[in-house]
Amino acid sequence: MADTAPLPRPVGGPITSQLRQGHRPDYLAGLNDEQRDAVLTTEGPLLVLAGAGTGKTRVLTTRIAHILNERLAWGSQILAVTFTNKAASEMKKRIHEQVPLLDGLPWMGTFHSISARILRAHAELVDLQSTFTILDTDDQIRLIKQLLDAENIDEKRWPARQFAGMLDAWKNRGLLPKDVPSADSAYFANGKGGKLYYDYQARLKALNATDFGDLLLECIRLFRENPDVLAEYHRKFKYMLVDEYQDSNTAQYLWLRLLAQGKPAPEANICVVGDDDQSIYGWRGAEVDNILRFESDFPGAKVIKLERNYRSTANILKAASTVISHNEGRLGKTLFTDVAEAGEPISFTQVYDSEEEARTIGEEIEQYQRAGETLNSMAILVRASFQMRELEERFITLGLNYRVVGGPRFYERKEIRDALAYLRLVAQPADDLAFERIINVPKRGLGDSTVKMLMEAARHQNVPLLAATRMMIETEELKPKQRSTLRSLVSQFDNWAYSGENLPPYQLVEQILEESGYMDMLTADKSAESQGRKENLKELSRSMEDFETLGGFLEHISLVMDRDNADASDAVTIMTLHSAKGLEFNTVFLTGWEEGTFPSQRTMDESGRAGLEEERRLAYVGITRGRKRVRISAAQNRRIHGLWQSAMPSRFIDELPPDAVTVTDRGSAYGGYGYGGGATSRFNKADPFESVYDTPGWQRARANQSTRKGGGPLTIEGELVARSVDLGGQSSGYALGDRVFHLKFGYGEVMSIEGNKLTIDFEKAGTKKVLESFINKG
DNA sequence: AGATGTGGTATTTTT
DNA sequence: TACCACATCT
Repeated sequence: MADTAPLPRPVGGPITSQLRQGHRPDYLAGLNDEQRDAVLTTEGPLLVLAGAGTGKTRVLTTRIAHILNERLAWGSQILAVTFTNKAASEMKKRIHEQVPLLDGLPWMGTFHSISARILRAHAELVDLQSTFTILDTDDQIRLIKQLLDAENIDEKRWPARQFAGMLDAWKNRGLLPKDVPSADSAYFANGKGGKLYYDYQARLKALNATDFGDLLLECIRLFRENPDVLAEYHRKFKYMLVDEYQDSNTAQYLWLRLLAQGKPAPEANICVVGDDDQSIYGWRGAEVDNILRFESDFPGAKVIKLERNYRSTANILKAASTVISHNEGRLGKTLFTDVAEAGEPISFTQVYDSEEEARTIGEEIEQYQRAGETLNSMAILVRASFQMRELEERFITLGLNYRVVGGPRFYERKEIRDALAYLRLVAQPADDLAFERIINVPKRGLGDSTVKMLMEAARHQNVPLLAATRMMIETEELKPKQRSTLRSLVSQFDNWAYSGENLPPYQLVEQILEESGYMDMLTADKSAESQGRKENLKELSRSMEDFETLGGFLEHISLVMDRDNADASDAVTIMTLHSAKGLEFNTVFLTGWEEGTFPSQRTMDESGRAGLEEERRLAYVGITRGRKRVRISAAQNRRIHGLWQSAMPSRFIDELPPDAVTVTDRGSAYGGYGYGGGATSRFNKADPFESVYDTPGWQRARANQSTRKGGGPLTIEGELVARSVDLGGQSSGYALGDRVFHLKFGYGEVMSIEGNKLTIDFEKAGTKKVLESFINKG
């Protein structure tokens, strides 16, 4: 292959001639010593530990540019792997800016997209056809449901979602069906877990499909079972780069190790970049250990730490560093900045409830806006998406322009998935999952019984559903009405298949949506969303204009679920901490810093100390998103799943350095929280609410708080103690018929009691279920 | 086959 | 509380 042809010697050109004369090429000019070292150390294993805002992406792209400019490799001999598509496209963009002329494009993409590319080239070696489809979670769940049904497993007791989660975890760990630990296998559906995995894989093969996990697993299997294929890639990839290495899971690690084995480990030209302090995907199978043990995996690896931060003020860096220093098992980096000014202190505000939190943030945003800052420069980062709604509602009231990042993704919307199912079926008549999805969308009078019949036929004939349908319409088994409906549907698909070969994809989708009656269905739908759905479908067609073939488009969307949100308007961003990684804003609001919400109770319950440390890394990520200003808030009361819950401020607040933080007073009505700071944490005080609160509401709240079991949650010597506001098994202090008072709902009468939850008939608010800790005797 | 009612369940998310 | 998935009814 062309890739292995001898490389030409560097032949002048402005950059290389500069090098030979001892000048630095332009692209090295703006780098600091460590960054330059990372760029120039091209040979041998290299671990770059890059703290937040230390120019990590710049190092990666410059490194690639350097390899190319020095003619150390052809473009196509470089493999650059990222975790997300966004990171991959960012890298591509920057490379093109730095190196306008490329001899073959480097392989830049996510683990999954690169795996898919490799698998398509050798599909037959792993029992697939090169046209295999990639199932997403939705398809996966439906497939599992069918399997559970076939096994007579009660889906209520053993939800398909749960099994999907187990599958995912197994695949993340690189486990094939035969490798699944018996304990894991035994756990699901009375020991059927392992068998289901086998069945599932068999179904995938029958559908000529893979799921996301398989892209990696099958690739690993391909390499292991076909050393000649692996050797081909060893020859091909001379330099490997991996971004966000701390996010890699075991399967990705195995994949990478196989590819890096072309040379003995101490000589492998593999460069991984990451930050153990920003590892926040442990719950999804990421193994921080991968980065922690890189040096032992690749003996002689050089380690370069990037600690000079170009993003945030000294106060922000100090806060971030102090918080993260509470974690153990770090590789140890400390961010610093050259900027002399400390900048604004971090602010911490305690508010009464989430509504006030939203109101406060809204006011502050408007204030900053009046002072000339753009909305684009501000972001609100939440721990979980349920926290977003109240913010949105407030901003709508204020007429404040906002944008939510994350939410339901474009390609996951129902109408888009329906349209894609049509397209998939045209491209891949064997795609049964797509067939099942659209057979009765729009409604055609083809219900369960008809579909069941078709499925039976397909199973007996051992053909895909669409093929079975072709057979069935020639028989008398179906009712005449269904038969004729199916006959015309099949002929429509024949038409579309023809169009597929003769029309550009974007026209094909328009034709399908018209002729299938999908558009008419939306037109007839009077609900508020239908107009938006139509627009989304138009947007889909528009996004297809860039693709020449249907196959190319489908490959793109199955791997790239991101949408390019090129929203030009000025708007505040609302998003989760997770999706904020890699971004930066002048002003960052961090909301919901309450025990239970952040750190999340569930994470701590499920993963204990490790979970808490991951939450703390999330705090670190959040704080380091801010360039100039970080504003943290905590609400005393928050409604979760319809129940009011009260909470203590997050322990992370206590971990902030007091001299870099100011506590903002929300005025006399609510008072400041009385931030103790340092050693004299409020958690050590007998009554954490001893400061002055003079409203009746606060007095009642305090009365409640101080009567709580154990006087409030505590941390005992490294051991996590549940901080639930739940009173647990403690018997209720109330009896049926008691007259009670609730802060929010006023007076009422106790109707029923279940543990610490009371159902109360309020005089004004009607019947509500509330937590005992929120009411007082009336 | 399709519409309406009910109960169970609620993070983080990329591929 | 609010949604979604299923079950029952028509």
